[in-house]
Amino acid sequence: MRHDDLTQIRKLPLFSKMSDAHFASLMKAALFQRFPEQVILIEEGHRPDFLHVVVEGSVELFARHRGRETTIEIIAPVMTFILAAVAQDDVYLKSARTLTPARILLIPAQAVRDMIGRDAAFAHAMISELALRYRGIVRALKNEKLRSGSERLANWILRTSREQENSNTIELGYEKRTLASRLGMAPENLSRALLQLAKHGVASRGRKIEITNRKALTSFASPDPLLDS
Amino acid sequence: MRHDDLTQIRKLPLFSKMSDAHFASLMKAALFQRFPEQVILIEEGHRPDFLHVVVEGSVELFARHRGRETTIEIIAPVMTFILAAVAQDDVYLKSARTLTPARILLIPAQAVRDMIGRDAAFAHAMISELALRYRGIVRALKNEKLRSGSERLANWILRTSREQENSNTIELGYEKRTLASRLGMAPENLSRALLQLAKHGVASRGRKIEITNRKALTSFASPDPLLDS
DNA sequence: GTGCCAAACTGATATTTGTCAATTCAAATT
DNA sequence: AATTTGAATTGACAAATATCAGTTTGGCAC
Repeated sequence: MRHDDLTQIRKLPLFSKMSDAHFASLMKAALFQRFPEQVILIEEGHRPDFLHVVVEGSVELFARHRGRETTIEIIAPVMTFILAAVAQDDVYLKSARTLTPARILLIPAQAVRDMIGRDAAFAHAMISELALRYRGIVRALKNEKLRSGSERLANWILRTSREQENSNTIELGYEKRTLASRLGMAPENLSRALLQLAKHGVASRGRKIEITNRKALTSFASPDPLLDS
Repeated sequence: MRHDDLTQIRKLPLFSKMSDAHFASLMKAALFQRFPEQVILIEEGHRPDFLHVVVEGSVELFARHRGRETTIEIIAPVMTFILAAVAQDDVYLKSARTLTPARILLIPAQAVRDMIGRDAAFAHAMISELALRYRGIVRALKNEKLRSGSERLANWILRTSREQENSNTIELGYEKRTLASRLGMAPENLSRALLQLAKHGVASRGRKIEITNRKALTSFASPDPLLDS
């Protein structure tokens, strides 16, 4: 693990306020691992052993039920995941797999729970992080229930562009089918939705999606801070 | 406010572990109010003033977007709501209205946030509560993305029955349209879904829903602890 | 470059879900 | 008991989404 990685992890809201000694103790207990792409990191229904921190690469959180599968979210560096299961010491509700080769820090779940009792600043950061995540999922649920597939796609494009300094070109870091699942639609319908968005300022070639008319796209998408992050 | 109400609130996981003095201080700052039915308690986009605790009656949490409206959850006594917005001191993502006449305790948001720093047991209870709620919404999202409308209805019937000591008769405490919105479907489709479930051990007359063949219903519903609470 | 393979796209069709209109029903009031 | 009123239901239809099959495309190995 590089020194630079450690600095970035330390800067995460979850860890930034705790004492140096406590942070060092967590890191000492942690494992740092590399994984190839398409490796299952977590299986829903299992008990949590580690809090995961993606340092490099991307991770898909998904769930299965009766042969169907859906993507819940896609985790980009540097970010923790499955915090709630660790906090509650209860089974995972989501599975996780790497979408790309990834470097991941594994902090023993028990160490995290112990730290809640030892470091008040960490406990407060946990509250803040869980509340933030809760609100993220509420937005995702509203997005799912209140918008059509093409609307979700349009807003996803705008948000992703924003996350990349408002670049008009988005390079998809994974397969389109994964995006389709994330957006709650069949891969075929993602194709058609992209075709439909051509009328609203979006061009798509291969893994590149380009915003050609941001005003038109925004008008079609109706972004809303209460639905989009 | 009755003494009995106070006892019940004190027993909530969120408040049960904190010191008597701190609990008393929260309650002293709180207001207790009665509301008629169909009163808007909270509007999405506003800043949180109070943590709400439903003591009697039921409250619908819903959200709007571009003329559409959907129910997120229905809160029954005794339960808190909009905890995450209070914790983060950020705008509500949901609106709330009473479905029945209700008695509600209003705890000033600032007092709740202050208490996090003063009472470690309360801070820990907040972590636990937020993690639990987070997992609840993840289940709701999975339920929405992985099941059809009738499947959601079938599982809702089973879960509600379980919450009422496995009674085979469920008395709906609110309008069917509210249930339809909660289940993410049009009221007309709820009617049709109920008709369809007649083939799977469900009878429905007015506001009563009866399970006539639990085995058949369970087989159709495929309940799953990773999707249903 | 050529060939190969999986992913993506396209068209046809089925299924699910939503919408609109008309009717029935049920609860509440008089 | 009759009346009233809004909710619920039903039927017809429209729109959205899923599924299946066949075709094209883009990236990768050789």
